[in-house]
Amino acid sequence: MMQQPSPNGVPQQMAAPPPTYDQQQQNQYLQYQQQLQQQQWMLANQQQQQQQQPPPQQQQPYQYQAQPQAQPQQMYYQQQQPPQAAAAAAQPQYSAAAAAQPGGADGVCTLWIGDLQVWMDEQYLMNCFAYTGEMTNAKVIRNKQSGQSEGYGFIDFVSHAAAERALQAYNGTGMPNAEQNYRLNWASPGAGEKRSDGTPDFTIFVGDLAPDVTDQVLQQTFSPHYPSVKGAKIVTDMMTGRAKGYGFVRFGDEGEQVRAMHEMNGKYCSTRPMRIGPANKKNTGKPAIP
DNA sequence: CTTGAGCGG
Repeated sequence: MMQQPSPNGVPQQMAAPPPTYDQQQQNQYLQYQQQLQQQQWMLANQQQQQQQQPPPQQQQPYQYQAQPQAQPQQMYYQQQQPPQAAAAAAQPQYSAAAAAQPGGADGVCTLWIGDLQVWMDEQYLMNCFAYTGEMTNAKVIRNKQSGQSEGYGFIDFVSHAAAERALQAYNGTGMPNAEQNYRLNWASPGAGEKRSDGTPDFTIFVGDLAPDVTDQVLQQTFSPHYPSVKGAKIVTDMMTGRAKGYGFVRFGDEGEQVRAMHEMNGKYCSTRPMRIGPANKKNTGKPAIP
Protein backbone atom coordinates (compact mmCIF):
# COMPACT_ATOMS: atom_id res chain seq x y z
CA MET A 1 0.00 0.00 0.00
CA MET A 2 1.04 3.55 0.62
CA GLN A 3 4.37 4.11 2.26
CA GLN A 4 4.41 6.45 5.15
CA PRO A 5 6.88 9.26 4.59
CA SER A 6 7.67 9.49 8.26
CA PRO A 7 7.81 6.07 9.85
CA ASN A 8 8.72 7.36 13.26
CA GLY A 9 5.82 9.72 13.37
CA VAL A 10 7.94 12.83 13.17
CA PRO A 11 6.05 15.47 11.23
CA GLN A 12 8.03 16.42 8.19
CA GLN A 13 8.11 20.15 8.29
CA MET A 14 9.44 21.63 5.14
CA ALA A 15 11.90 18.85 4.80
CA ALA A 16 12.58 16.60 1.90
CA PRO A 17 9.53 15.65 -0.11
CA PRO A 18 8.17 12.19 0.41
CA PRO A 19 9.63 9.43 -1.71
CA THR A 20 6.24 8.83 -3.27
CA TYR A 21 6.84 11.79 -5.54
CA ASP A 22 9.31 11.36 -8.32
CA GLN A 23 11.96 13.81 -9.23
CA GLN A 24 10.20 14.96 -12.33
CA GLN A 25 7.21 16.18 -10.47
CA GLN A 26 9.36 17.89 -7.93
CA ASN A 27 11.27 19.70 -10.58
CA GLN A 28 8.09 20.74 -12.28
CA TYR A 29 6.80 21.97 -9.01
CA LEU A 30 9.92 23.97 -8.29
CA GLN A 31 9.95 25.49 -11.73
CA TYR A 32 6.35 26.37 -11.30
CA GLN A 33 7.09 28.03 -8.02
CA GLN A 34 9.74 30.17 -9.62
CA GLN A 35 7.40 31.11 -12.41
CA LEU A 36 4.86 32.16 -9.88
CA GLN A 37 7.28 34.25 -7.94
CA GLN A 38 8.48 35.96 -11.06
CA GLN A 39 4.94 36.64 -12.09
CA GLN A 40 4.20 38.15 -8.76
CA TRP A 41 7.36 40.14 -8.90
CA MET A 42 6.53 41.54 -12.30
CA LEU A 43 3.04 42.40 -11.24
CA ALA A 44 4.32 44.20 -8.21
CA ASN A 45 6.74 46.11 -10.34
CA GLN A 46 4.08 47.02 -12.82
CA GLN A 47 1.93 48.61 -10.24
CA GLN A 48 4.77 50.14 -8.35
CA GLN A 49 2.78 50.22 -5.22
CA GLN A 50 3.58 47.16 -3.22
CA GLN A 51 6.95 46.96 -1.64
CA GLN A 52 9.35 45.16 -3.88
CA GLN A 53 9.39 41.48 -3.36
CA PRO A 54 12.78 40.00 -2.80
CA PRO A 55 14.01 37.73 -5.57
CA PRO A 56 13.01 34.08 -5.66
CA GLN A 57 14.69 31.69 -3.23
CA GLN A 58 13.08 33.69 -0.50
CA GLN A 59 10.90 31.72 1.81
CA GLN A 60 7.39 32.62 2.72
CA PRO A 61 7.12 35.31 5.34
CA TYR A 62 4.70 33.44 7.49
CA GLN A 63 5.72 30.53 9.61
CA TYR A 64 4.21 27.15 9.82
CA GLN A 65 3.00 26.08 13.18
CA ALA A 66 2.94 22.63 14.48
CA GLN A 67 -0.60 21.40 14.26
CA PRO A 68 -1.92 18.59 16.36
CA GLN A 69 -4.17 17.25 13.66
CA ALA A 70 -2.91 15.00 10.97
CA GLN A 71 -2.86 16.65 7.62
CA PRO A 72 -4.83 14.68 5.13
CA GLN A 73 -3.04 16.13 2.15
CA GLN A 74 0.50 16.72 1.19
CA MET A 75 1.80 20.20 0.73
CA TYR A 76 2.82 19.57 -2.82
CA TYR A 77 0.45 20.83 -5.38
CA GLN A 78 0.37 20.04 -8.97
CA GLN A 79 -0.31 22.56 -11.60
CA GLN A 80 -3.89 22.48 -12.58
CA GLN A 81 -5.84 24.73 -14.79
CA PRO A 82 -9.58 24.56 -15.02
CA PRO A 83 -10.63 24.47 -18.65
CA GLN A 84 -12.89 27.44 -18.17
CA ALA A 85 -10.08 29.32 -16.53
CA ALA A 86 -7.90 28.60 -19.50
CA ALA A 87 -10.55 29.93 -21.81
CA ALA A 88 -11.04 33.00 -19.72
CA ALA A 89 -7.36 33.70 -19.66
CA ALA A 90 -6.95 33.05 -23.35
CA GLN A 91 -9.60 35.45 -24.42
CA PRO A 92 -10.37 37.97 -21.76
CA GLN A 93 -13.90 39.01 -22.32
CA TYR A 94 -15.35 41.90 -20.48
CA SER A 95 -18.92 41.02 -19.93
CA ALA A 96 -21.35 43.84 -20.17
CA ALA A 97 -23.24 42.21 -17.36
CA ALA A 98 -20.46 43.13 -15.00
CA ALA A 99 -22.17 46.32 -13.99
CA ALA A 100 -25.24 44.38 -13.05
CA GLN A 101 -23.35 41.94 -10.88
CA PRO A 102 -23.62 42.18 -7.12
CA GLY A 103 -20.02 43.15 -6.66
CA GLY A 104 -20.45 45.14 -9.82
CA ALA A 105 -20.45 48.84 -10.27
CA ASP A 106 -17.72 49.79 -7.87
CA GLY A 107 -14.22 48.57 -8.40
CA VAL A 108 -14.15 45.67 -6.04
CA CYS A 109 -11.09 43.63 -6.82
CA THR A 110 -11.31 41.17 -3.99
CA LEU A 111 -12.99 37.82 -3.83
CA TRP A 112 -14.02 36.02 -0.73
CA ILE A 113 -13.25 32.33 -0.63
CA GLY A 114 -14.78 29.88 1.76
CA ASP A 115 -14.75 26.22 2.70
CA LEU A 116 -11.00 26.17 2.95
CA GLN A 117 -9.39 23.30 4.72
CA VAL A 118 -6.85 23.96 7.41
CA TRP A 119 -3.94 23.00 5.22
CA MET A 120 -4.91 25.37 2.44
CA ASP A 121 -2.56 28.25 3.02
CA GLU A 122 -1.62 31.35 1.06
CA GLN A 123 0.79 29.34 -0.95
CA TYR A 124 -1.96 27.02 -2.00
CA LEU A 125 -4.21 29.87 -3.05
CA MET A 126 -1.34 31.42 -4.94
CA ASN A 127 -1.02 28.24 -6.90
CA CYS A 128 -4.69 28.10 -7.57
CA PHE A 129 -5.09 31.55 -9.02
CA ALA A 130 -1.64 32.39 -10.27
CA TYR A 131 -2.58 30.94 -13.60
CA THR A 132 -4.85 33.88 -14.19
CA GLY A 133 -1.78 36.08 -14.00
CA GLU A 134 -4.05 38.67 -12.50
CA MET A 135 -3.95 37.83 -8.85
CA THR A 136 -2.05 40.23 -6.66
CA ASN A 137 -2.49 38.78 -3.24
CA ALA A 138 -4.00 35.90 -1.34
CA LYS A 139 -4.76 35.78 2.30
CA VAL A 140 -6.05 33.16 4.67
CA ILE A 141 -7.77 34.38 7.78
CA ARG A 142 -6.38 32.72 10.85
CA ASN A 143 -7.27 32.54 14.43
CA LYS A 144 -4.93 34.83 16.30
CA GLN A 145 -4.52 32.43 19.17
CA SER A 146 -4.29 29.10 17.49
CA GLY A 147 -2.96 30.33 14.19
CA GLN A 148 -5.24 27.91 12.47
CA SER A 149 -7.17 28.83 9.39
CA GLU A 150 -10.68 30.04 9.95
CA GLY A 151 -11.67 28.37 6.74
CA TYR A 152 -11.94 31.40 4.56
CA GLY A 153 -9.78 33.99 2.94
CA PHE A 154 -9.49 36.79 0.43
CA ILE A 155 -7.98 36.99 -2.98
CA ASP A 156 -7.06 40.27 -4.59
CA PHE A 157 -6.94 40.83 -8.31
CA VAL A 158 -5.52 43.53 -10.49
CA SER A 159 -8.95 44.70 -11.51
CA HIS A 160 -12.60 44.16 -10.96
CA ALA A 161 -12.87 42.49 -14.35
CA ALA A 162 -10.08 40.13 -13.48
CA ALA A 163 -11.77 39.21 -10.25
CA GLU A 164 -15.00 38.56 -12.04
CA ARG A 165 -13.27 36.43 -14.62
CA ALA A 166 -11.75 34.34 -11.88
CA LEU A 167 -15.06 34.14 -10.09
CA GLN A 168 -16.85 32.85 -13.16
CA ALA A 169 -14.10 30.51 -14.19
CA TYR A 170 -13.22 28.96 -10.86
CA ASN A 171 -16.33 29.07 -8.74
CA GLY A 172 -17.81 25.64 -8.43
CA THR A 173 -14.94 23.90 -10.12
CA GLY A 174 -12.74 21.42 -8.35
CA MET A 175 -9.92 22.57 -6.15
CA PRO A 176 -6.51 21.04 -6.72
CA ASN A 177 -5.63 18.24 -4.37
CA ALA A 178 -9.01 18.35 -2.74
CA GLU A 179 -12.33 16.65 -3.17
CA GLN A 180 -14.22 19.88 -3.06
CA ASN A 181 -15.13 22.82 -5.22
CA TYR A 182 -14.19 26.42 -4.98
CA ARG A 183 -16.65 28.51 -3.04
CA LEU A 184 -16.09 32.04 -4.17
CA ASN A 185 -17.96 35.26 -3.81
CA TRP A 186 -17.41 38.95 -3.90
CA ALA A 187 -15.78 40.29 -0.78
CA SER A 188 -17.63 42.31 1.80
CA PRO A 189 -19.06 45.61 0.52
CA GLY A 190 -22.44 45.04 -1.00
CA ALA A 191 -21.48 41.42 -1.11
CA GLY A 192 -23.02 38.83 -3.32
CA GLU A 193 -25.74 36.86 -1.76
CA LYS A 194 -26.03 37.11 1.89
CA ARG A 195 -28.80 38.41 3.93
CA SER A 196 -30.21 41.58 2.60
CA ASP A 197 -32.84 43.60 4.33
CA GLY A 198 -36.09 43.96 2.51
CA THR A 199 -35.28 41.10 0.19
CA PRO A 200 -36.02 37.96 2.11
CA ASP A 201 -34.92 34.64 0.75
CA PHE A 202 -37.29 31.77 0.41
CA THR A 203 -35.31 28.64 0.82
CA ILE A 204 -36.04 25.01 0.29
CA PHE A 205 -34.18 22.04 1.57
CA VAL A 206 -33.05 19.52 -1.00
CA GLY A 207 -31.95 16.12 0.15
CA ASP A 208 -30.96 12.82 -1.47
CA LEU A 209 -28.42 14.51 -3.65
CA ALA A 210 -25.82 12.54 -5.50
CA PRO A 211 -22.23 13.26 -4.54
CA ASP A 212 -21.44 14.84 -7.86
CA VAL A 213 -24.05 17.54 -7.57
CA THR A 214 -22.49 20.97 -7.18
CA ASP A 215 -23.93 24.35 -6.38
CA GLN A 216 -24.13 25.08 -10.05
CA VAL A 217 -25.79 21.84 -11.00
CA LEU A 218 -28.38 22.25 -8.31
CA GLN A 219 -29.10 25.82 -9.24
CA GLN A 220 -29.35 25.00 -12.91
CA THR A 221 -31.81 22.30 -12.09
CA PHE A 222 -34.17 24.92 -10.77
CA SER A 223 -33.39 28.18 -12.46
CA PRO A 224 -34.85 27.34 -15.88
CA HIS A 225 -38.21 26.73 -14.28
CA TYR A 226 -38.06 29.37 -11.59
CA PRO A 227 -36.58 32.70 -12.61
CA SER A 228 -36.42 33.97 -9.07
CA VAL A 229 -33.81 31.44 -8.04
CA LYS A 230 -31.05 33.36 -6.35
CA GLY A 231 -28.60 30.63 -5.60
CA ALA A 232 -27.99 27.14 -4.40
CA LYS A 233 -25.66 25.69 -1.88
CA ILE A 234 -24.51 22.16 -1.35
CA VAL A 235 -23.55 21.45 2.20
CA THR A 236 -20.14 19.95 2.52
CA ASP A 237 -18.30 18.63 5.50
CA MET A 238 -15.54 21.10 6.18
CA MET A 239 -13.20 18.53 7.60
CA THR A 240 -13.51 15.85 4.98
CA GLY A 241 -14.54 18.07 2.11
CA ARG A 242 -17.22 15.59 1.19
CA ALA A 243 -20.66 16.66 0.19
CA LYS A 244 -23.18 15.71 2.81
CA GLY A 245 -25.81 14.88 0.26
CA TYR A 246 -28.10 17.78 0.80
CA GLY A 247 -28.32 21.43 0.05
CA PHE A 248 -30.48 24.49 -0.28
CA VAL A 249 -32.01 26.52 -3.04
CA ARG A 250 -32.98 30.10 -2.44
CA PHE A 251 -35.81 31.83 -4.22
CA GLY A 252 -36.65 35.47 -4.41
CA ASP A 253 -40.31 34.75 -4.85
CA GLU A 254 -42.32 32.84 -2.30
CA GLY A 255 -44.77 31.60 -4.85
CA GLU A 256 -42.04 29.97 -6.82
CA GLN A 257 -40.61 28.47 -3.70
CA VAL A 258 -43.91 26.83 -2.89
CA ARG A 259 -44.40 25.72 -6.46
CA ALA A 260 -40.91 24.27 -6.62
CA MET A 261 -41.46 22.28 -3.48
CA HIS A 262 -44.38 20.53 -5.10
CA GLU A 263 -43.26 20.37 -8.68
CA MET A 264 -39.64 19.44 -8.21
CA ASN A 265 -39.99 16.98 -5.39
CA GLY A 266 -38.92 13.60 -6.67
CA LYS A 267 -37.55 15.05 -9.87
CA TYR A 268 -34.08 14.00 -10.84
CA CYS A 269 -31.04 16.08 -10.21
CA SER A 270 -28.07 14.35 -11.77
CA THR A 271 -28.64 10.69 -11.01
CA ARG A 272 -31.00 10.74 -8.09
CA PRO A 273 -34.48 11.99 -7.33
CA MET A 274 -34.53 14.93 -5.00
CA ARG A 275 -36.31 15.04 -1.71
CA ILE A 276 -37.53 18.52 -1.10
CA GLY A 277 -38.86 20.21 1.96
CA PRO A 278 -38.98 23.64 3.51
CA ALA A 279 -35.73 24.77 5.06
CA ASN A 280 -35.81 25.36 8.76
CA LYS A 281 -32.91 27.07 10.30
CA LYS A 282 -32.04 30.10 8.33
CA ASN A 283 -34.41 31.86 6.00
CA THR A 284 -37.54 29.99 5.18
CA GLY A 285 -39.33 33.20 4.42
CA LYS A 286 -41.54 32.36 7.33
CA PRO A 287 -39.92 33.50 10.54
CA ALA A 288 -40.39 31.10 13.39
CA ILE A 289 -43.08 32.14 15.81
CA PRO A 290 -41.95 32.19 19.43
C1' DC B 1 -24.03 10.60 7.15
C1' DT B 2 -30.78 14.57 5.29
C1' DT B 3 -31.51 21.56 7.75
C1' DG B 4 -25.74 25.72 5.65
C1' DA B 5 -19.29 27.00 10.76
C1' DG B 6 -20.62 32.95 5.18
C1' DC B 7 -16.39 38.38 5.31
C1' DG B 8 -10.11 40.63 7.36
C1' DG B 9 -6.61 44.79 8.30
